[in-house]
Amino acid sequence: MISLKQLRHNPEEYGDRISLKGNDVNISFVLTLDEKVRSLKHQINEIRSERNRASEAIGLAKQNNEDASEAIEKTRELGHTLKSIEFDLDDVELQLNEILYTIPNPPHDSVPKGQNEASNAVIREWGEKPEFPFSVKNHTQLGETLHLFDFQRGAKLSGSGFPLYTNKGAQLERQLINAMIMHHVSKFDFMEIFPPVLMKKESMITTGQLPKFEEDMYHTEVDNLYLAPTAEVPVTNIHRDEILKESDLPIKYVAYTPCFRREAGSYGRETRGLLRVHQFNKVELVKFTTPESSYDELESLTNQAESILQILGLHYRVVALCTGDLSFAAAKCYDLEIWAPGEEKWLEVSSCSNFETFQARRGNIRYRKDSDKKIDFVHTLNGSGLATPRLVVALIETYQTSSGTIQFPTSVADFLGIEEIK
RNA sequence: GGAGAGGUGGCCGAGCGGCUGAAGGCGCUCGCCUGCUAAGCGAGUAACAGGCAAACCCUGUUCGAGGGUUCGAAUCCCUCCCUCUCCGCCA
Repeated sequence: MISLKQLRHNPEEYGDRISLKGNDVNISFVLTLDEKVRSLKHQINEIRSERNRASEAIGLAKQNNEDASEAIEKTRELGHTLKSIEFDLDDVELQLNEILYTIPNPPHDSVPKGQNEASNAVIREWGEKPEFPFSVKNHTQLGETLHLFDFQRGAKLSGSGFPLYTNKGAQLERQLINAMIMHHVSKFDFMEIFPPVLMKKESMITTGQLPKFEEDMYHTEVDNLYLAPTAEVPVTNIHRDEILKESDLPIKYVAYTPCFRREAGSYGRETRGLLRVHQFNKVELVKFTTPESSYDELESLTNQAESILQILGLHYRVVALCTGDLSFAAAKCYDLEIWAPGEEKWLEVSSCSNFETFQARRGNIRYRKDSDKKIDFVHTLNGSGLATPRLVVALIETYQTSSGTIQFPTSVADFLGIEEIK
């Protein structure tokens, strides 16, 4: 949610910044509604004030056994007027909120400008593309001969896009999740969280999935709950409607959850094997910070996610998303992409974003400053650390051998607790 | 799923139609006092919206949520949500 107050005072600037995301927002209509809301509220305020004074007088008169019927009648009429204005206000406020919840977070100044992913900027690259003296297999071929996944049976259980991990594939998945969590807890002092994944509507609104992206979410009809598409949803909502202490910031959480995405409208794109699935596993990092420190925290968050890739020895690059490629709620975002030699593609395994106050406003997540005791919205950030499916793709493709087995170097084997898969 | 009890400030807890944004206590902040600490004494201690992108101040709203009754609701009525206890079921 953007700040109405700021919008009111810088409408042109705000409109320009929002349009960088490729969204057209009718700012003047929003301001008209805002003006209406404030004028109606003002009227209501005045009438209530009058009614309160009158009611007080009635109370006093009754105590003194005086006749107050005339005042009662007058006050009753005030009540009727009030009801009708309140009715109008509800209507206008609803309209205003409906629009406000669909306005994206404007990008930060440092974000490269552009309309689509072609304008994204590669910030840095780590490692090199591995060379193979034999013809490489891709992850589905490796998975088939080594019995790591069973996509046919996964589809039998749940439909396409629901991978069934088997044998060493299942073990690799589990070890990866555990190793990554332990890394973030012990090396970076993040607190481990194991949250529920069925979410109330309010929780989905906080982080920005609703109301705009309803069709991308799995929803349970009877209980009206949504399956979280990322641990960002439960973990960010931990502090919904709370006032945090500045001295407790930054708050740093790491959580593993399965993630559920309908991926509506993306059929046919990268759907092979593990590249794009409806259910996957992800270890997520979430931070609550002050506004002053959030961009430093974004850099360290990104570095922290990268540290896993360095341990795993995977060739990767850090990409700053351009304004047009940024997600709805983000003000700035770095994607981590790893090289998959069998697929011969860069695969996104992490998005590290600063949402500034956008989610905090929606979820009413605030902090009290040490200096002047004033209350303000926190900045929220999150980043994958990391999502497993594409990570597994790059891992097995990178460490495949000419005989079709997988051999991890010692450092990687130490981290995973698995030396080879054959 | 069935029966009962309950949801009031940061926390505990009183109030059950008007003088209650809310007694009392705990905690916290500031001051006084005091060899030090503790104790004691005094004062202060919600959020949000608008007036008004500021301070003081003023007005309004908020006692789980939403509706209703009433001139007036924390208090009465209805619906829903949540917590606890017991029973049933169950990994």
